[in-house]
Amino acid sequence: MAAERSIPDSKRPIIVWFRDDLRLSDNPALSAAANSGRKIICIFVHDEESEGMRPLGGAARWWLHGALQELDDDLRSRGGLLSVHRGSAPTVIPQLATNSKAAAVYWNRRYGAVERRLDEAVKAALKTQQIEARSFNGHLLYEPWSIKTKSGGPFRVFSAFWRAAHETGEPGQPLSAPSYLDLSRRSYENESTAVELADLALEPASPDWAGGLRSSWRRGEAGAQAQLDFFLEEHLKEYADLRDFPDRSATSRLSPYLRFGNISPRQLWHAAEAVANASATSKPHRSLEKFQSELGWREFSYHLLYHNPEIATQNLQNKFDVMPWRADADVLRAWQLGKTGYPIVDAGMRELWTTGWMHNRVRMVVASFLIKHLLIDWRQGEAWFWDTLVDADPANNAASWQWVAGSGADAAPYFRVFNPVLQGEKFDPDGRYVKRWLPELADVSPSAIHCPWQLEGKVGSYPERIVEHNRARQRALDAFKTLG
DNA sequence: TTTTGAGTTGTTCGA
DNA sequence: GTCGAACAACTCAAA
Repeated sequence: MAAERSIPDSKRPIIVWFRDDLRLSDNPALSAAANSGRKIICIFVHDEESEGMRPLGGAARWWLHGALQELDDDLRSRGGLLSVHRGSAPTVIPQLATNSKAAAVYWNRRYGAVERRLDEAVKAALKTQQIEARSFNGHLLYEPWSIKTKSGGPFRVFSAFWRAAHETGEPGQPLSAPSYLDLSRRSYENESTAVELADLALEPASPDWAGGLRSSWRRGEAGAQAQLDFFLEEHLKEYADLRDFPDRSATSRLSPYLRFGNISPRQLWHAAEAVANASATSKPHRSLEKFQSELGWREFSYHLLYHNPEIATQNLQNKFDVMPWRADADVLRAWQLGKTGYPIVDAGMRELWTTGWMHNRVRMVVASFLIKHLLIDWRQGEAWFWDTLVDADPANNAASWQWVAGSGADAAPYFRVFNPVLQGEKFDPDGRYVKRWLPELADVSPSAIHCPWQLEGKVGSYPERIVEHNRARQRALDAFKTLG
């Protein structure tokens, strides 16, 4: 106490604790700190120690490294730096706050159960030291608890949720990056928890499997803005019509930026609206609505996560607990490696492995294939995506896998079994997407590209089908029927 | 409390 | 080739 009072209160700094909000613009915690007129200490805590924390997957760790590096660069260009720490947040944060004589700690909220519990613990610890703790919403358009049914409960149907969300009003305008930041230069290297970013070993060393990721992505806030500008300029207009075709890059490709908060949903919402409203035709408005409803699905996933903390491991519909899943490591491995013998599935899995990302339409096809054709537990798919996706998100990933399995909210009906040949023919008609990822099929004609087993003889090294569609489909229907 | 309309993304079969 | 029905009822959300 005495130490804290030995300097004038107005000289005490504010700590901004960065988490899934690795950006300077539309960052409410940072803006509030800037408006306070106090010196700002920017920190990041890599916490894999706290009870229940799910370790990030490999691709997400790779993204995190780049995003932290970029944030540090941005802060240094404004005279500060990012102080990086390792340890349990409820230990690290209060200790750092005390040692730096901070008046307050600000952060933007997280919504997973473990994260919320940690943040509560940090808040409680700070309170006992009379240090202010304030949290903000920088991650979502609507707070998950603010959207309620007429009877006060959470929603379990998307369209009703999204209608109700709209009725609470338009999402708020994004904040500009603070024009002036009085940043601390201290790196707190004398703290036992302080580390260099490299010490976190977030990037792979040997083997270095991240080459494909590096050539696919520019991590961080500037990369996010560039990708947003490109998307709005080139693809928003046709988004509704072309987003389902994986060989057109007509999706936004903003998911990893959203995951780590290199950009915020408010920024996307309003930037898209501005571009659509500036356009003369009405076509963009259909696309605008479609794009905004995709942000709506992200909101809905967080709504589900908030109200169902175990969404990544527990069936939302518990009748699925008795589902007769098959445990077949070889078949799972074939799916993971893109060796199922179905080109659209294998192309997707190899795009994922190479770039850390997969087109949305293809995600549905490969997920349906794992769950229904192979009858493998959706959690196995969720875990693989968690490890390999740069956008692996605690809400979206789990909610989407449950949606495909049928065990989730507003889920796909049991009889919806994607036919990988039809899906390929419909959404990749000339096979350009498939050929990009499966060079062994380069010479196959468009008419056979999605069913190469019909060709005379074996096609190079391309594998045989691991299941036959009609048989697998019937097996899935029978299995799902047992759930009653 | 009961009723009613609705529910992201599909496939197959038979006319 | 195209079109509508069947696929199974169930749960949700609001009136």
